[in-house]
Amino acid sequence: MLITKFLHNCLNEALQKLIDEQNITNFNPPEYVVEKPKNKNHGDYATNLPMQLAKTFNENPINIANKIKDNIDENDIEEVSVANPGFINFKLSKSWLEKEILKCIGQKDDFGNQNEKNKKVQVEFVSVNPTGKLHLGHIRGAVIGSTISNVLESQNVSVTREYYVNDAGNQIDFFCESIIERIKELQGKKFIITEEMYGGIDIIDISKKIISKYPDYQNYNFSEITEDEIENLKKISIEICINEIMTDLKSLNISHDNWFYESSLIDSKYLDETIDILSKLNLVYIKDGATWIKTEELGDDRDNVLFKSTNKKPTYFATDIAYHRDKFKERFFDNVINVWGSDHHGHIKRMKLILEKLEINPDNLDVILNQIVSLKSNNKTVKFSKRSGNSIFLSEIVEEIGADACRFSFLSRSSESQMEIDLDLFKSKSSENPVFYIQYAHARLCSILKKANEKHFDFESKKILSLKTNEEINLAKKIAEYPELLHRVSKNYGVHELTFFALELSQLIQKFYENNRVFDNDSNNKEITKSRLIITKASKITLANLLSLMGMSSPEEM
RNA sequence: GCCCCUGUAGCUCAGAGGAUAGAGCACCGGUUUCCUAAACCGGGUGUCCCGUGUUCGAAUCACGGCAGGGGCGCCA
Repeated sequence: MLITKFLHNCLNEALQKLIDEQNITNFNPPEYVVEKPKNKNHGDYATNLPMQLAKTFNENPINIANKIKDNIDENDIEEVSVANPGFINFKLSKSWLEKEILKCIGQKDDFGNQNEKNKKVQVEFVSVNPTGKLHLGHIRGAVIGSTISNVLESQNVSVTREYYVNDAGNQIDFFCESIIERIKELQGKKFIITEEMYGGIDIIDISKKIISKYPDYQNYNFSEITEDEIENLKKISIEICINEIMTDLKSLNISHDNWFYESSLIDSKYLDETIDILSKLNLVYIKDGATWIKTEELGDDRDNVLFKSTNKKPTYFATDIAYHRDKFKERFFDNVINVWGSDHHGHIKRMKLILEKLEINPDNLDVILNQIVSLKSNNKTVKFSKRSGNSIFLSEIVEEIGADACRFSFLSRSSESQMEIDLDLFKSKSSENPVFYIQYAHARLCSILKKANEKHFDFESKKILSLKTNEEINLAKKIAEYPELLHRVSKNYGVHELTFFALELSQLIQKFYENNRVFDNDSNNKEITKSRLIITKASKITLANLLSLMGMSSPEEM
C-alpha cells in the first residue's frame, strides 16, 4: 500500500474513534493532506488534519492533534508527534522501511507498478501535420506524451499511443505543391516557392526520397499532371513524410501503436454520420454557402464552420469532432488524453461542449497543453515557422546532444511553463546535463553488483537487511517513495516530477556510494556487505525502472 | 477588446494553502594507497513582479495592476 494512503487510513480511523467518543453527529470530514514535510526534522510524513478540524471542533488544534495521536496505534509507525501550530508528524519505523526494500528486490522490473482496475486510455500525441520533418518545437509534446503513456502503463492502464495524421486539409495541398516545385528544382527546371508553400530544406530531402523510391518522377513532366496523378503524389509524399517522422520519433525512443488518418473519417462517411447527429440536434445551419455549428449557443465565443463554402470540404474542427466521437463511441476508451500545443487551447472548450451533446462525458477528455518552445539567439526570440523553413530539426538536436539528454531537458520543465531555448547554450551545456550524473549513479551501482557476482556473493537468497547509516536510511526512504511518485504522476500528469525524483535519488545513491563501502577487506563484515548489496540492488532496480519510464537508457558502464 | 499560460537566486527552473522557500548550472575552497573523481564535502543577504483583501497561516487563494508569451481563421 502507498505510504500516504496507509497514513490516511490510520488518521481516518483515529478520527472516527474521536468522533465516536465525543458523540459528534453530522460530521463532514475535512480535506487534509499527508505529505513529506520540507524540513526533515519534522519527520518522514506530516498532516495538517488537526488544523483543518479546529473550526468544526471549536478547539485548539494542538489539543485535537494530541487526541488523534492517542488514537493511533500502528506497528509500522515508530513515532507520532505533535508540533505547532497543529501538525501531526510521523516517523516510519526502520522495519517498515526494510520491508519495502525487500519488496523492491522481489518485484524487480515491476517495482513501482500498481494493480488498479484496468482502464482503457488513449494518449494522442505529436500528431504533427505530415508536411515536413519534426523540429525543435515538436520535441516537447512528443517527450511528454510518451512519458505519460509509460507511466500510465506502469499503473496497469491499458494505453493506446496514437498519432492523428491530418492528411485531409488544404495544408496538404500546399505541401504537395511544394514537393512538385522541389522535384522540378531537382530536375533542373524552373520552380517557384510561394509564401504559402513549405520552404524548408526538409522538403528538398523528402523530394529526393520520393524520386529515389519512385524513379518515374526523375523526368516527370509536371506541366501535364492530372488531378488523379496529383492525388497519387500526395499519397506518396505523405507516406514518405510519415516515414521520416517515425524515424525521428524512434530516435527519441518513441513509437505509436496506432496512426489514425483524418481522411479515413471522410472516406468511411463516419464524419457525415456524426454531423447528421448534430444536425438532428438542431445544431447545424447553412450560411453564406458554408455549413456552421451553433457553438455560441452552447457557450463558446462564436459559431464555427464545419464545411467550407469554397470547396465544401470539412474543417479541422469537423473531422476532429468525428475523431473524438470515434475514440469514445466506437473504440470505448474510458479516458482520452490529448497532448496539444498551447495554440490549441481555444479548441478545447468547443470540443468539450460538442462531446456533451454527443452524450460523451467531457471530463473523460483530458487535454495537456504544453506551452510553446521558442528559440533565443543573441538575446532575440526567434519564432519557428515550418513554412519559412526557420526551424532546427529534431534529428539535428538528437544527433548533437543525444536522445537521453534531449528527453531529460524537455521533460524537466512542467508543461505549462514556457521554454525559451538558447540553442548554443543548450548544446554546450549538454555535457553537464543532469542525465549523465543520474546514469553515472546507475553505472556505479552496476559496478558493485558486477563485483558481487564475480566474488559469487549470494546476498539475495538469505536477504539480510539492516539499515544503519544515514546514507542507507535516506536512500531507502527515497526508494520506498517511488511507487507513490508513479501513482501521483499518473493522476496529475506532472511528468517533470520524474526528473527531479531521478536526480534526488541519484544524489542519495552517490552519497551512499562514497560513504558506505560495500566491499570491505575485513572479512568479518560480510553481514554489512550483504545488507548493502541489497540496498545497492534495490537502488539499481528503482533507478533503472524510472529511467526506462522516462524513455532513457540505463548504462551499466560509463 | 475577450480568453489561456508565465513572472521565485547570476542563468535554467521546482515548490501551487502549512513549519526556516529549494534544485541544477555557473562561481570559490577542500577530498583519491580503497566497489568508476562523469564523484564527494563546504560555501546562498531572494522585493517569491507590484498592491489590496481572505485565512490561525499566502510564493501558493480572490480582486486590481504591471511585464512577457500564446489564442480569438471558411489554417491545422
